[in-house]
Amino acid sequence: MARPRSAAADCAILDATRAALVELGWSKLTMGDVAARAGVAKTTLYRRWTGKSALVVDAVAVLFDELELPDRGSLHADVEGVVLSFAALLARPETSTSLMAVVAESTRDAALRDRLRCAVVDRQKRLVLDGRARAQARGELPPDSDPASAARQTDLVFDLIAGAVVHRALVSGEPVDEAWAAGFATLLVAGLGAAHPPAPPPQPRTPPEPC
Amino acid sequence: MARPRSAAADCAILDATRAALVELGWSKLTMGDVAARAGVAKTTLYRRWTGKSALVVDAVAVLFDELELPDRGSLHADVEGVVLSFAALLARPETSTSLMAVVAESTRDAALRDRLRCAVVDRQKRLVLDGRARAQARGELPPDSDPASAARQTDLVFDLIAGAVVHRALVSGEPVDEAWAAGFATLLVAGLGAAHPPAPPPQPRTPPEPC
DNA sequence: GTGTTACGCTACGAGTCGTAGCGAAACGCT
DNA sequence: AGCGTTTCGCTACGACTCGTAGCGTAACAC
Repeated sequence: MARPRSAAADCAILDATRAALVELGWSKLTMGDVAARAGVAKTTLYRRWTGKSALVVDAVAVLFDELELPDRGSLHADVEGVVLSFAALLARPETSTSLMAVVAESTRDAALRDRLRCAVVDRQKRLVLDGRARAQARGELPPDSDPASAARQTDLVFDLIAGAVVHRALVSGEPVDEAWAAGFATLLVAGLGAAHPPAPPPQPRTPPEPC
Repeated sequence: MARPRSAAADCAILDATRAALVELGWSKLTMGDVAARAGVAKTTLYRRWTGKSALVVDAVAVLFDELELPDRGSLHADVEGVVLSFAALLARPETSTSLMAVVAESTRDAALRDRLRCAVVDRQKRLVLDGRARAQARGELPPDSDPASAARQTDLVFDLIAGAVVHRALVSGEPVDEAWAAGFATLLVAGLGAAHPPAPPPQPRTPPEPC
């Protein structure tokens, strides 16, 4: 019933944030700088976001939506594909720097952690769900025995893939190339194939823990 | 041939850094605060470290040395053990926050990246090397075919374990408990057992790439 | 048109940064 | 003991960023 917030300004601010991240990195990025690049007042930024972390989460979240999982004909090939495209995404300076910095901040800020999870993490689990369903349709993986264990394994595979790629690229600092992706996929596919058929033997207690 | 730097001051500074990290976290940690806690002048800090990141790397590096790999009788149990002790280390507020923040900074600072690698990353590969040698002695894993592929697989396993645990704990934000560790170990051991015996089939090109 | 709201602008106190300059104290060496 | 060298504590400094407040103006819905 009055003037609405400018969607164009939102877009300009997020673009400016990404551009500033590429040039300056996380630590030298300032709110005033982003405001100047976007052609808005600094106060406008603080009217919409609580601080640098929240702004960067929104600016970077959309980049993760470009990840896709084309059907490459086998589970092994699908894993290779997602590893390489995730690595390509992490190779861009604005994603790697800001993702790690936001994760660091989120260890002390519950609101930021929730925002990060629903804007980035949970949305990418679809890739694992897709790949898993596809492999089951091909007969490469057995169908779900029960929903709880299916969810558990989906989470496990997600943390495995994303964690390993991030660690290789950003912590170990070595390239995620085709050779590495092939070795990783071989290991993962073999593990899934061998570990699944019998119900996982040594898992004594597992509270349902629905999300 | 003159006054040496006080080792006691070094120790007091690093202790103060860890204490400040616990209380304040990474973003609110200031050099002046650390200096005050340690009972030293701020200039002394800048005489020994270039900035906050370098200081925190040194302060946190020693915490990772507490990781050990007692022989639990099987590869599966050894993996479970290292996963849980690494998770316990990451549960401490000073490690999780600062590790991620330093990794974020290191994506833009080559000197910091080197420092991080040799102070933290490379020193922990010993755990994988130990566990691997032990499993080979037990006959759970085949002996090394050639040194290059052995090194490649060591790196892969290292990134897999460390990456998955970090991702689960800090990004997904879910607990690394015994059930998860058991599921992870089952998958990893199965993958290693199945993928290894025949030379990895779909690895077309693999430049030697010695480190 | 009119009312409501977002926006741009300026200014502000508080806090941090990293450095410079100084005198004093601590240590190795002879 | 005496000397030379280096570290250390202290103070002060300009530059910068932060996050907020206040105000007048412009844009939009009704």
